[in-house]
Amino acid sequence: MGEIALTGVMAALGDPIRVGLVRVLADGRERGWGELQAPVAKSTLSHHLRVLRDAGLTRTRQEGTRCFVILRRQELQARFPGLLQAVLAAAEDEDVGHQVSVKDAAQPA
Amino acid sequence: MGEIALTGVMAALGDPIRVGLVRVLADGRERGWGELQAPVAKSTLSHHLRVLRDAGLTRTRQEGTRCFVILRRQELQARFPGLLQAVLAAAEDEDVGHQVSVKDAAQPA
DNA sequence: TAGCTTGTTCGATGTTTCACGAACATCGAA
DNA sequence: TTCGATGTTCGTGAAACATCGAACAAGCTA
Repeated sequence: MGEIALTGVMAALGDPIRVGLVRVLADGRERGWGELQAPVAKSTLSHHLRVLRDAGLTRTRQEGTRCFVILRRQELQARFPGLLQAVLAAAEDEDVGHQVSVKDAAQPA
Repeated sequence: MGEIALTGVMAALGDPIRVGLVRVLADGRERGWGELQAPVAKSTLSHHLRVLRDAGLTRTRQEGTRCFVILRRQELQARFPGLLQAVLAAAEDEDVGHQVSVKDAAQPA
């Protein structure tokens, strides 16, 4: 299940919203669906989150009626050394996915 | 014109054939269209080559009726440090784009 | 000039992706 | 049990994508 295919990952990262999602999750913290703020309908957000999960970029945990996502940093790093950093750096630089953010929730500053 | 956008690059690399093309070009050598061997019609190959060019991954040079492609390694490295290596390494590992190759042509060995 | 080679462009087609709203399933709370 | 919150799934439509074959344009070559 640790299947993470290159083209799948690349394709998943080919969409600004998903890159934004990855950026938001880049701090390694687990986030609840509800915290994720993106300019799309919830069904669409669900879709993007599913694409990320299917591509192996994230992992999902369900707790009661709520879901949580987390970036699979370690696995990613193991399989594609340096890729995540490169993507994140470039995304910062171009401000790709800036439209995605986290709702203030236990934001420690 | 040096515009190389992250999502464009990622999307371009989301197709096995194009990854194969990049692998073949990875040695930094310039190649003629005709040398490129891929299991698609020539119009399709033309299309993929255009996508790569538009994404900023390659550069094309025309000489008479013949065309040559070359990977923009340096620019890529400058804009996305480490990304190309990561992708190439993963592609080798998974053997993505193995269906693409170079016809023996002035192959010095 | 005629013909061959090389690559591009042009539909046509089928698949996939992105997006939305609506309906549905679940869980916890009142 | 009834309600509200949270996600998922479904049906749909528009746009993008991958492919192909055919037609076309441009250079060499005979």
